[in-house]
Amino acid sequence: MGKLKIAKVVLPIATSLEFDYLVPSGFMVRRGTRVLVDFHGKKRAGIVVGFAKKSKAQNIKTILGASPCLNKEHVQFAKDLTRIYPYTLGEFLFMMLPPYIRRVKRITLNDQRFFQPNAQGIQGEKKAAPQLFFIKGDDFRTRYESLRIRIKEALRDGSVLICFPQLLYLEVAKKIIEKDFSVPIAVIHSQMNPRELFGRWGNSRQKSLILGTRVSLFYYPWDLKMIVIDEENSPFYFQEEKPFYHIFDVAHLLSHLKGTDLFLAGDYPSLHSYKLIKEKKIHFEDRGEEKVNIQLLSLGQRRKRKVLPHLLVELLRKSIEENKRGVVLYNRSGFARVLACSSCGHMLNCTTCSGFLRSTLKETSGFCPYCGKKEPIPKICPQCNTGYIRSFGLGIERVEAILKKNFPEARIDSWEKRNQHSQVILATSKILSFLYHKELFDIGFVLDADISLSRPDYDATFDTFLYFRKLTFFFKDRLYIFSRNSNHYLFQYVTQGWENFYRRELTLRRKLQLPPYGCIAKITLRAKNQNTLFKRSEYLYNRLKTKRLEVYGAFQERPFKLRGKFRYSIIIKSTKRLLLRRIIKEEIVHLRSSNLQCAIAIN
DNA sequence: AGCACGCCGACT
DNA sequence: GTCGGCGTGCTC
Repeated sequence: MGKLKIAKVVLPIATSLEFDYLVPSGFMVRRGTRVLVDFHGKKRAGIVVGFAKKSKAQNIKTILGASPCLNKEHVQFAKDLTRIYPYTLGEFLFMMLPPYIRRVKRITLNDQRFFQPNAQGIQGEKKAAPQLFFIKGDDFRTRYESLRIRIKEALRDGSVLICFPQLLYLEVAKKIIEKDFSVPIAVIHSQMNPRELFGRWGNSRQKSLILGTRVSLFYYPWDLKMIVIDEENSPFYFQEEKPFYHIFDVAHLLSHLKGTDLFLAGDYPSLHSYKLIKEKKIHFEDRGEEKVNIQLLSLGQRRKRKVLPHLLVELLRKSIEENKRGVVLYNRSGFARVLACSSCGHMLNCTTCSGFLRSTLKETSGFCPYCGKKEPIPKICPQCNTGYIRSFGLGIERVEAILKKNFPEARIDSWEKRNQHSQVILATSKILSFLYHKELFDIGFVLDADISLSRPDYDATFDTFLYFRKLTFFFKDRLYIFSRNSNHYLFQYVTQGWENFYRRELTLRRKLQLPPYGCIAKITLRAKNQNTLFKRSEYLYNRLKTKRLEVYGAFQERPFKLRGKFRYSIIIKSTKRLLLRRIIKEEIVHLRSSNLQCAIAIN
């Protein structure tokens, strides 16, 4: 081995520059080693990403300390990520370190416990082409039945990583899995305290079964043999805030880098995955049962006086008489949608968002549905000083109150207060976070179908299909869907075999060149100052326009103001996903400014 | 990312 | 006249 004197070091900052530092003799420094350096007169932690014999920089400083933590494969993984996302090598490498050791002081340098050997494959040796699978099953238990043997096999000579979209699922899944394996199970997510996360990261550096949320992919151990993404269609797998990424891209890169198989699993595939299944790029295993117990109830035009459909009340009466357990679904929190002056019509606003305040029964203050902030409700209108403030519109609590009036004898509870004796339960769509709990009820009633369908978004129909189908897993007898919109094509398909709908949706999307065929990106800029925001949005729009892309915007986001910041979005459409990603990567650099932030979604 | 430097507007 | 916002450049 030739003696290399200079190490190329990256830091978690928005520059693609690699900084040169002298390696003192006696220091164990390789690619992926965490080093302590003097940067800009301050001690900072950096990661070594390469070596050089000489440097162009004039005043090279010396590495002050070194400790093992990542290997050269992690560096390669981060490099792969920088090719598709607008962040730097340093930023990605630091995502692979638990926050506890991202800072200088925390750990004694030269701790050998976290040494990651470079993966077995000898340079130049071809790794087996990784296989892609989709396991379709109604619940995690069913899917796990299919995965268990493969997990066991993979654990014989390495580690397995299973990702879940939500925190709530992790403990449920752990209970199902843990008795089957003797290796330590590490549960990893970003909500736990840094000390604990650091401990679990340290204990899962090899020969482990890791259960985690999307962040756990970045903490993969060197001997990783298998990756599983459960509930693959979940929107929680998108991260739009910096650093934005989609778990499928990250898992796909990692599986190719390591030559490990990637298993997607879920009750229904995403449209992207379905397209790949049809193209035979994903091995498909169907363990779904597909008994669809949905019934559409068509409502006529809105009657002035009735808030809840007469038919709902009748069906509930029957359900209560037969002592069945019913769930009424309406996806609007609180009691009333708006608080307004009965005299001048002025509506109470959140002080930091452009949304209207909602009220609750429990509290005298109102709350903002966007930021959650509580605000006092004045008795008299602050605008005209004469009218009283009253609540208008329907929230889930008002639905509950109305039903209680209709059925004074029945046990009616909110989702949070439900118990064994509840005959009618009121829930919002957050019921879907309980899919893994396998809690069963008899009958469901969906009141918010039209709200869900009317979202101005090309995904609205598909999302609503999934919403209905996922809801059916909660009900033994039937799911009733109320709609004034029963001519919508979704309702022809929602009771049929799932593939009919998927095929129809794919045909439509191919025609319109929408995802998964075309690619759509949305960049949302936000800033406190409306003027600078507008200027910058315009600037970005014009820059994108010159790239021969379909660019739309800038639109005001809803809500326009969120937590004190105004928001504009720009939508970009292109048939070439890679080109679009590259352009976004280039353009985001130009936006660099301390008073402007951006969120990105690419589909 | 920080931090310094340098440019313009709106104030005691 | 200067205080202070923010665009720009640099960090081995």
